Amino acid sequence: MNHEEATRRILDAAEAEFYARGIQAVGMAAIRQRSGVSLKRLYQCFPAKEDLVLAYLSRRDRRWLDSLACHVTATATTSEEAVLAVFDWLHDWFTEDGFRGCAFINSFGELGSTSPEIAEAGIRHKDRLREYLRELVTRLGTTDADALTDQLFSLVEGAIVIAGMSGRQDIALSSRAAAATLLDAHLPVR
Amino acid sequence: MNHEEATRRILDAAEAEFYARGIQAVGMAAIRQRSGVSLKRLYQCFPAKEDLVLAYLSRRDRRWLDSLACHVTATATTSEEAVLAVFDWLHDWFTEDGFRGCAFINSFGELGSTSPEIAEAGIRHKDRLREYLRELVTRLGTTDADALTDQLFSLVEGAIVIAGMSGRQDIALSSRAAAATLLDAHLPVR
DNA sequence: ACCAAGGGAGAACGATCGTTCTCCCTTGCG
DNA sequence: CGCAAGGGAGAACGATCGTTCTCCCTTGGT
Repeated sequence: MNHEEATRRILDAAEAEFYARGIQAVGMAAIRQRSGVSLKRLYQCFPAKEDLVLAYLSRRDRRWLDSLACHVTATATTSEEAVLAVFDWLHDWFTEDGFRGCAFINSFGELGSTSPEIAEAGIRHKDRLREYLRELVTRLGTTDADALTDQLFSLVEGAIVIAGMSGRQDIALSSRAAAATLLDAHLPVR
Repeated sequence: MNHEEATRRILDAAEAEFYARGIQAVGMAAIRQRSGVSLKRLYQCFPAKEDLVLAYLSRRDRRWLDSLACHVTATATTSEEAVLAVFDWLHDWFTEDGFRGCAFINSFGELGSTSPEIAEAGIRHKDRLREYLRELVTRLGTTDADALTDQLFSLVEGAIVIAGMSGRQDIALSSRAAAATLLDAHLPVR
């Protein structure tokens, strides 16, 4: 097993364990066991646990946003549909097995006050999500793109939190309906 | 110092420390130091750390919702204003010194997967908040109160998360504007 | 066959933390 | 004044965990 594959297996194990049980609840021994990579190699790939956590968050950030963007471009034909497709994707996510809320919100709550770098990773993820929403809103051609972006952003984050804590998957549909209403209000002449 | 005052001082110290730094980052020694209550008395009042955490969350739940409800009844004269006043109160909260997001979301992210009772406390808090919103919506006299409630609930939670992570206090105003749009859509004939 | 290099398994170390225990002092009552 | 009860300060204990170290085995080159 070469360095690259060891890194991949460690990250896979870290993502599964950290996301399911929380970062502080998972010891390096658990990651060693699940990944099948020895402790020595583990520390060669990631000199400290925090490095592993940051790599886990970084990879998840990229994959999560890619998955969202892929779904939107694959299913939406108009710019309004693109915005609404975000909420359909959220609903799919909420119904996945093992869904436990947003990894970044959870990490932020757990370690944001202890580790500035983990806090930063969470903020960066949310910034990138907002930026993506902003892009979708721009295509609508409204005059107040920033205002609408923040309103949609708020609906998205709210749905994620509510689904994550209360398990209410249907909140994606309620938020989608709210988004549709906001779109109607911001695009009166269609 | 009697038992009652010791309990209050412990809870005050716990709330300040847990909210500011996270639960796992705060040791019992820090709470002892800040409260001025000896370790022995501390364990007489709360036999285990988890008991203290649950008491902290319970008191905060009550106070937080009371503060919100007080502000709403004190400032709103119509039922529409009452709904919008929720977001004004959020804005006040976001601008407070030491604001660090929702204590329940943070605790849930930190210990929700480890302690079912802490997870439950977070869920209960969010349920109570939704129930309060539902009450405000009911007074509007709309036909689809549950749908509107969930839409507002999503906006509220989203604002809390965004303000908590990114420090964007203005998100309360964006969410308020979104709420106003939703109210208009659900109450077309005024 | 021999040796050096590196990797695996897990023990060891040091720090932290929740919880309990020890020791001493105060205090209120006879 | 004597003493029992209780409380304060903090040491002690046991568990956990991140990180390092030790020991042994494999392996590839000569």
